[in-house]
Parts: sequence; structure tokens; C-alpha cells
Amino acid sequence: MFANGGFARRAETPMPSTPNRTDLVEGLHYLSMRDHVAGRIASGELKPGERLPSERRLQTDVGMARGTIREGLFQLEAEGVIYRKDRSGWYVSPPPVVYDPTRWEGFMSYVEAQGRRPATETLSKTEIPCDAALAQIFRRPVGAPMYLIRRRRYVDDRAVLVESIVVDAVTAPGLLEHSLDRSLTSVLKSHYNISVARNQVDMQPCALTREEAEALRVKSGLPGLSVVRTSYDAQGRVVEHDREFWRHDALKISVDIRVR
Amino acid sequence: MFANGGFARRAETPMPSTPNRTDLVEGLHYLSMRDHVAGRIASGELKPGERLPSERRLQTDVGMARGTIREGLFQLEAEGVIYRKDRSGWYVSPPPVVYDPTRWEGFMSYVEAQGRRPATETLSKTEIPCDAALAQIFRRPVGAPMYLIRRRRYVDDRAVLVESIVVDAVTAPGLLEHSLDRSLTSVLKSHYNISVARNQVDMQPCALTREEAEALRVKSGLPGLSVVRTSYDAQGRVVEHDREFWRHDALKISVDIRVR
DNA sequence: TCGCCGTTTTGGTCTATACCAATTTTGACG
DNA sequence: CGTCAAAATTGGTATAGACCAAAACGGCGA
Repeated sequence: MFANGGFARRAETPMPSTPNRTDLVEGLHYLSMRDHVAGRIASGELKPGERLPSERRLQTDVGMARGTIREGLFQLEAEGVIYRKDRSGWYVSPPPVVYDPTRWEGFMSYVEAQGRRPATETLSKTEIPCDAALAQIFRRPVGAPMYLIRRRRYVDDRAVLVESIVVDAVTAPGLLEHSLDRSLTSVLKSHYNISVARNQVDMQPCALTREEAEALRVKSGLPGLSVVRTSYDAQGRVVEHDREFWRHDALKISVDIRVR
Repeated sequence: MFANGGFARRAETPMPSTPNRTDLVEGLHYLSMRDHVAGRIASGELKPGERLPSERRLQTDVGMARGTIREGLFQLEAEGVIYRKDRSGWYVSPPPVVYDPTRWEGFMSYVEAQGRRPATETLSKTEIPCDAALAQIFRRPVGAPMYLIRRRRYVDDRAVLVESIVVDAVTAPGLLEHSLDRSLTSVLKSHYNISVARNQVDMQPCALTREEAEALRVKSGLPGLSVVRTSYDAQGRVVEHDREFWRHDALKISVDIRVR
């Protein structure tokens, strides 16, 4: 319980009238705090998308220091139960989207298939010269023209990922003139007759660094999931190279595999 | 910078002699702290597996409050750069293990293939009655005998995951009498002629709750990765159901897929 | 040399307070 | 009724100090 043993201090500091403390009897303060809020969510008192009481309000509700309150909130955040909007408040997380890297439908279709509302926003589209790293991936000379597309994607109006896509400009000339606010894959197929035969996907828990965090409007350093995908056509040529940064609470990966 | 504006306070509080502050000029304190330690790791001054100076030592080194120091360390922890052993200290993280859920080699072999030293420890093996959830998964009646195996697995002496495996006792009678400290799959194949034809894998960032956290000897609530795998044989029968909890910094998922 | 036990160190938890910057709300005004 | 600026609120950052429990350490004795 309390830092100083849990008994003496509780007596000397009267602790204001906090009647609803039945679930706070055992263990550490910040975990009790966690349970208190988790309970209110599980009971349906707080529903997905709804805002939690402010930290200072919770402080008086449960009678703890604000630092302890926040410790508990961070727990729930790590569990994906709540999330925060910077300086606006804490909110109850909606359920995650299920993602199957082996299925080659785009983001838009699988989000829709799950009864959610997807949206895509193109942040920028530029032509860049191929650098050393991309040269290796695409097996093209350094300096060759490439398209770089940055997009932000939403589920039910919540930004869940930012991505940077690179496509060989020689393979898909004039790509940037098409609308990129829907599936890129379908554009590549319908306008350039390019289809994907092989997919290399890497996923790793990460921290969202400044750039990604800003784009997702979350605090820098929050946990996220990095997904890097390289797509190849039937000839083994690299079609696109995509790096996605997901909110850690927005995604569930599900793969169904026939063992080779 | 400082809570109160960043300039006035810096002047009025002289800040002790801290010569090595060249990298702490810009931005927030805890991020400067982060960069300071990250720099010492990147430069090779601190190597994988090595212990960081104590928090109180860092406190005098960089001249910040301990809370701020910790904030910076939490950042690096979220990024997977450092990890902690409870009440022992902070350590530089070793590189992650690459895991391909589509490849049906066991943990032992793929860890070894990456030049690391795998180990498995069986925590418990018991026979349990099939509950409602398992009944649904295995399509077996409630109460049917099942084997429950709990294991902890290591890479280079660091515990990286705990898992709970359930196997139908009727399918593999006497399974618990075999040694389970190596690949379970090979035991199933060699002794019961069971081989896996299909694999359903779910992965999701999570928080390590008390039980898992204790088994991995980390603080409860730390981010982790939950991996749930259900394996089927050629007849579509469930062979095993496995739930793994990984340290978030120990794993990198890599999938190579031929698109269907 | 090995094992035990007290001491020191270390991270873990908690309180209290302060101020900032962004957001949200309020209210006066046109 | 809509607009816009002022005020209040909210989370974000930071300090300082305190005590606990587990881990690491050091030395003593068998």
C-alpha cells in the first residue's frame, strides 16, 4: 500500500471521505487505481470512445496523489484499454482491428469487413532519388527515381497508423497522378497490370518516435508496432516497400498458415 | 524544458557542475536524458548485457531529479534499447530473435540458427479437465482430459517468454512422461505420428499481467506480445493450443508469404 | 573454501507542489 | 446566432523528499 508501510501514514493523513473504495483494499496503490478504472469500464459505466474523468477528478475520487493516478492510467494504456489525446483527456479504447498479413486485401476492405469505418489521408507524395538502402531493396541503382508516399489511415475517425510507401517510378510511371486515398494495390493492378506474388512482412514492437507520434497525435515514446512490408511480383521484382507505424492498441495480427 | 518555463528556473537553481552536458541542450529533460544514455550505448561505451549506472548515479551525472531520470529510462525501455531486472538494475538489451510463424521449426532450432543459446524449462505439467473455452477450441466435450504444460524459454540465459500449452490427452496419451524441455512438435511427431498441417496464429501487443510478469521476472504491466497458436493436423483436428507471452523487446516477427 | 548473515545499494512506490502549453469552455460582443 | 478572445481546465513535465523490499555485497566463521 502506501510508500511508508501502508498503515501509519494512512492513520496520520486522514484521507478524505472516499466511500467507493471497496476494490482498493489490496496491493499497490497504482494497481488498485488501475482496477478501479478497469472495473468502471468492464461494468459498462464507461463505454468505448468515452472520456474518463480528469486526473484531478480521479485524484479526489480515489484519494491518491496525481503521480499515482497516472501510474495506474499508464498501466491501462499499456494494456490497450484506454488511450489519450494530448492535453484533452483519457478515452476508452475501441476494439482492435484484425490484420492478416497473408491476405492481400487492402486496409480499406478488411477494416470495412469488420464493420468499422476506414479512411485514408495522403500526407505527401513526392519523387525522390533512390538512396543506398532503397537501392539494396529494389536492386536499382542509387539515384534512380522513386515515388515516396506518406499516408495516415483511420478507423472510425481515430488515426491508427502512418505509413511511408516507396514505389519504383520506372515500374509505375505517373503513379502520383492517381488518387492514393484508396487501395494502392488496386491502382497498381488496374493501371499498370502489376500484381503481387510474394510478400515479405516484418513486425516489431517499437516506440513511436517524434515524427510518427506527431502524425498520430500521441505522446512521443508511446509503444507502437512497426510493420515493414516488401512486395514482389511474379518475376521477383520489388513492387513496393511499405513501412507502417501502428498504435499498439489498434491492431491484432491473425495469420492462418498451411504448413509447408 | 523545466516545468516552469525552462529558463528562469535554470538560472535560479545553479545546477551543480555537470561538465558532460553537451547533448542536453535542447528539448525536454527526460528526452535529453534518453539521448544521453542512448548515445553512450550507440558509441559502444555500454554494450549489450552490460549494466547501466544506477539511477542515483545518473542523477548526479546529468543533474536531474530521479523521476525525470526514470522517465528517460522508460522511453528507452519502450524502444527495447534497455531492460531492467527487478531491483537489480538497468541493462542494455541484446538484439531480438527473429520469429517466422509460418516456419514450423521449434523455438530451439530457430534460436540456435541465429547463433543464440536457447533453453527451455518446464514449469509444470498437469492433466486438467476440459473447460468451456477449451471445449470450443478442441471440439471436445467439457470435462475431457487435457494436458496443460507451462514452460519458460530463454535466449542466452535471459527469460524471453512463458507459454501455456494445451494438448488433447486422448490424442497423445502419456505425453507428460516424455521430456518437454525440447521441441514439443518433434515429440508429437516421433511418438504419436502427429504432424501439423495448419496453423492459426494470433499476435497482439499486451501488458504482462502479474502471473506472466513474475515468471519473466519483470515488473507487472510492462508491454509484451501475446502470441496464441492453434495447430491442426491434416484432418482438421486440433493438435495443440499454445499461448505465449513474450518480452516486447525480445522478438521480431518476419513472415514470407506467397500471395494466394 | 564455502555458506551464512548483516549492511549497503538499488529500483519501486508514493506524496506534495509547481508551472507550462494545448485544449476546451465560457461569455461578452457584434 | 455566430465569432472571437479571455478564462478555466487538462494533461505534460519537473523537483524534492521519503520509505520499502529485494538484490547485491562484504566479511565473518566453520
